[in-house]
Amino acid sequence: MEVTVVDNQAAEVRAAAKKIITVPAFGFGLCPVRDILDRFGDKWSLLSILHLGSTDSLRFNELRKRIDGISQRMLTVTLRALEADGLVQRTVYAEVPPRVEYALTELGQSLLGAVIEFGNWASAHAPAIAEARQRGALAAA
Amino acid sequence: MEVTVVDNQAAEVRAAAKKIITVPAFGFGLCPVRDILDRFGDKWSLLSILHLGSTDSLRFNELRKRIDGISQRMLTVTLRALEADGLVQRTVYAEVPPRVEYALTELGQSLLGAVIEFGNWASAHAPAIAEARQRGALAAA
DNA sequence: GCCAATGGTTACTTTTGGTAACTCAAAGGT
DNA sequence: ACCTTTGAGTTACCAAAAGTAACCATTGGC
Repeated sequence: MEVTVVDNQAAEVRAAAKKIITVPAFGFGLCPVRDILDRFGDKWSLLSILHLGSTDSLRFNELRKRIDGISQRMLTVTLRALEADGLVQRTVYAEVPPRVEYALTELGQSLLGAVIEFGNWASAHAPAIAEARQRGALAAA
Repeated sequence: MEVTVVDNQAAEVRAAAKKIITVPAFGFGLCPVRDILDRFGDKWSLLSILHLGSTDSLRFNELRKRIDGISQRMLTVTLRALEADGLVQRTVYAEVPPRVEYALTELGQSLLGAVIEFGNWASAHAPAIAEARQRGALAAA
C-alpha cells in the first residue's frame, strides 16, 4: 500500500532531521546548522551562489545583470559576506576601468550541490505552492 | 588525475545550476526558484521545517521551546506563511486552554529532503567556514 | 577640461524582525 | 465573587536589515 512506503521514507527522513537539529555548537556561537542557515538564509546569497556556479567566473556588473532585481549595494554586501566565509573568490585586476572577477571556491562548489537540489524542489513544486496560496486567498475572501 | 574528476563533476553541476536559474516564471510573479528562495530564505522557515520534520507533530509552545531564540510573534508569522504555502498543517482543538498542533504536509515532507542535505553540508563544512572567517578577521586586524 | 566605463561607497527611506505587554476563555483555588 | 493559571496567540512599539539614489575614483579618448 502506498501509505506504508511513504511512512517508511518519512521515518528515515525524520531521523535525519532529528540528527541535524541536534548538531552541537562548534567554534563559533550556535550550532553549525543554525549559524549557516542564518548566514545563507537571506535574499541573495543562494541566488548568487547559483549564478556563480553556472559559470567559471563573472565580473561584478555581469553578475548584477543576471541576478534580476539585486541592487549594487546588496550585491557587494552579499559577495563580501560570501568571500569572508570562504565560498567566493574575489580577484581584482589592476586596470582602469577596474575589473573584478568573482568565482566559487571549492567550498562554494561543494555547497552548490545542496542548493541545486533545493532549486529542483522549487521548480518541481512551484505549482503545488501556487495552488495552496490560491486556496488560501479564496478562503480569506 | 584528481583535477580532471573534479572538473567533470563541476561541469555537470554547472549545467544543473544554469538550468535552475533559467526556470521560467509560473503563475505567480517571478521564476519559481526566485520566488521560493524569497519565501524560505528567512531566518526561521527552514529551521521550523526541520523541527517539524523531526517528529509527527508539535504543539505551538513545544515548537517554540525547540527552536532556540525564536519569538512568539515570529513563530506565528512563520507558521502562518508555511501554512499558506501548503507546507504545514495547522490543527486547532476546541479546548480550553487551546491546543494547536502543527505538522508537515506531504509537500512539506518533500522539501525536508533538500533541507536535510543542506543541513548535512552545514555540519560537514562548518569547520572550513569557521577557518575562513578567522583568516578574514586576522587579515583585518 | 569633459565624458564614459567599472566597481564601488555614503546617506537616506522603507521594510522586516524582535520585545514586551495585553487578550481570551474556562478551571481551580480561597 | 475574585484572582490566578494556561496555551496560543495579538498589538503597539522599537531596532536592525534591505532597498534607493546619488556620489566618487581612475584615466584614455574627444
